[in-house]
Formats: sequence, C-alpha cells, structure tokens
Amino acid sequence: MANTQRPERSFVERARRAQLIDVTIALVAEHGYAATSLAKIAQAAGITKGAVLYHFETKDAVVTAAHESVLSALVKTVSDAVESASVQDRPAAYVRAMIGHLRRHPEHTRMLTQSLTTVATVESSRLRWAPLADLIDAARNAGSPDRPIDSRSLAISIGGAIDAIVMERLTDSSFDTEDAAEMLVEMLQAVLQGE
Amino acid sequence: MANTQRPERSFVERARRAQLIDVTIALVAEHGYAATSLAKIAQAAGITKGAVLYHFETKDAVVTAAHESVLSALVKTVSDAVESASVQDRPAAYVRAMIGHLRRHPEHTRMLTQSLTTVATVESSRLRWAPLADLIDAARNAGSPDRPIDSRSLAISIGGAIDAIVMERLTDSSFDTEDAAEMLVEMLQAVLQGE
DNA sequence: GTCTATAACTTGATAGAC
DNA sequence: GTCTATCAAGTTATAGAC
Repeated sequence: MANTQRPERSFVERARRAQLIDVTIALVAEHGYAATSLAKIAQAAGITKGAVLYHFETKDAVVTAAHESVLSALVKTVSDAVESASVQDRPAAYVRAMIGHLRRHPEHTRMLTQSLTTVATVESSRLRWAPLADLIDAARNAGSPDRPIDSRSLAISIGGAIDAIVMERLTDSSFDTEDAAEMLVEMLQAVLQGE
Repeated sequence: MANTQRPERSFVERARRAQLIDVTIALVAEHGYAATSLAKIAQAAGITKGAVLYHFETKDAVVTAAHESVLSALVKTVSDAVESASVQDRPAAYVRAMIGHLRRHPEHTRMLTQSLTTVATVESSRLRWAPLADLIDAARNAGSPDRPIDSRSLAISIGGAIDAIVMERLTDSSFDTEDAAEMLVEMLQAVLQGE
C-alpha cells in the first residue's frame, strides 16, 4: 500500500526539515512543550518564523514531526530487541530496551512523556499498552500454567513505571536506570510466574 | 510556628478565591495546562482578567493555588488511609487510597499528572517517591527477613504505575481501576515478600 | 523555490475608574 | 476594596520580495 503523501523533496528541503526537527527536540527537552514557540524554533535554526512555516504547514506540524521522529526511533530499537529474544523473555526485553534507549537519548524523554499527559484518545492510549500486553499474553501461554492475569492492566502499570524511571533520570543524572530496570523486570516476572 | 502570610481575607474574597481555584481545576482537567489562560479563567468565572489578578498576584499564582488544593486533598486522603493500616499493610493502603481518590475525583488527575512532566527539581521529585519508599522500608523491617530492595526505585515504579492507571481511566471510563489497583498491590507484595 | 516583512490576534500585567 | 479599560510583548500565520 503506497503512502498517501508524495514527499518528493529536494535535498536542501530534506536537510532543513531534519534540522528543524532536531532543534525542536532539543527545545522541548530543555524548556518543555509549552515554551517551545515558533519563534524559538526559528531562532535556534537561524532562520525566520516564516521560513519554518514554508517547510511545515503549521507550527503543530513541526512538533508532530519531531514527536514522530523520536517515537519511530524508540519503536525501532525496542522491536529489534524484542524480536531477537525468546518468547518468554520478550516482556523483559521490552522493558530493558525501552529504558536503555531513553537512557541513551535523554533528550527524547520529555518529548514522549509530555505527549502522554496531553489529551489522549482511546486508540492512542491503546497503541501504547497493546504491544506489551501482547508480549505478556504470548509469554504466559508459552510458559507456566494459565494464571488469569489482566495483561492490559499489567502493561499499563509497567509502561507507567518505565516513564517514571526515565523521568527520574532527567532530574537526577546519578539515578541508576539499569538497576531500576532490573527491579522492574523482577517484579514483572514475579507476577507472570505466580508467587 | 505561625504562617508567614496573614490571609485575613473577607468573606467575598475567600469565596472568589475558592471559585477561581474551582474553575481553574475544571479548565485544566478539560483542556490541559497550556490551554488554560488568564482570559479563559476569567471568562469561566464571569469576571475580567484584571479582576482575577486582583485576587491573585499573578496567573501562575492561580494555577499554583489550584494545584496545592488538589494536592492537599490527595495527601489528606492517602495519609488518613495509611495511618489506619498496620505497618505491613501500609504500602498497599497507599496504592489503594491514591487510585481510589483519583477514581472519585477524575478532574484532579490531569492537574497532578501535568505537574509531573513539567520541569521538576530533585527535591520536588523526592517529595513524590520518598513517602512510599519510607512505608516500604518500614514494612520490610517489620515483616519478612532482610532482602536488599531498592525502595527508591520501587517507589518510583509504583508511583508511575499509579499515574498510568488513573490516566487510562481518563481516556476510557470503563477501565476498572480497582482491578488494576489490586494487580499492582499483588505485584508490590510479590517483590516485598521475595518470590 | 526559498525566505523576509508584515499582519492579526492572544498573552499576562498595570494604571486608574468607581 | 473591587473591578474595567488599556498596554506592551508575545503568539501563529500570510502576503509578497527576491
């Protein structure tokens, strides 16, 4: 299925868009979503506001593109890690890959977490927890006997814990996210295997 | 120790302040932090922007007062529930009380979660997880033999899970937060008691 | 095709009317 | 003591220069 859009952008256009996405990610990481205005983005890129709006339809489109950029990088890292693990280990691989990726790219963290608190739909929320819930269900079927586990609640809780861990790292750079990740994996496996 | 401020407010002043705090909570719940401007607050209260700034020093002071209002209600509910539980049951009581309170006051949820993603200091973050970490440490000492548990990481994870659960309820009102709370308590106790 | 100059509007805060 | 009219600085978006 072909994409509905036909980018067909010139070299300089692609470079400008990439630059604008980069500075937007940096601005959101440093000053937060609300304080990231068109003027700040333009100034950081060394051009004027109007020039930004030549490359992107609206200011919101710039921010959305930046959000999608960090999200796709995260999804790629996590899905690669998950696929190269056994079915039983995939929930743990998900947790470790997600925390590890945001540990290595702290500037992506705020962009992702801010989008969580913004008004979300049922579908967008499901996109967040469904992948992990599926991994949990698969691991449970392949492994120990059937315990009636609410994989949705579990996935939502683990997801929230991941967010809190990577955000703690933002305020305290001495916080050991790997230790926290292992503790979270331990918790997850304790519930999956029954106590 | 006496308060540094001397409120000494008139009846109408107290009523106006309470009204402004109420409409601000409602606006943040409905449209989010960023979209809650002075003009919107004034309009919702049926007065002008200047009138709002007569009762509060700045716009930020209105929002801060609203935030403190919802926070103190939450703290009171949770601390009451925690204190009327045995030391071993206090971490579970904390989880149940927090989720239950935000289940009953969904309009408080967004106000609290948005403040989390806003740039936080080391101290403000510690205020969030330290109380639960203390309860965990106390329960661990009173109960089973010493397992080396990182109560800080655990408290941060549980706190994040609580946030995610109550936020899921905002987007899907059919989501059963009590079931989720029990699952989270189960997870917590599995880690505390060793597997 | 790329970007600058300008416009139309909203923001938070102040000075002063009553 | 309470609130309205006004202000300067910010916001996003457009029209048109090159």
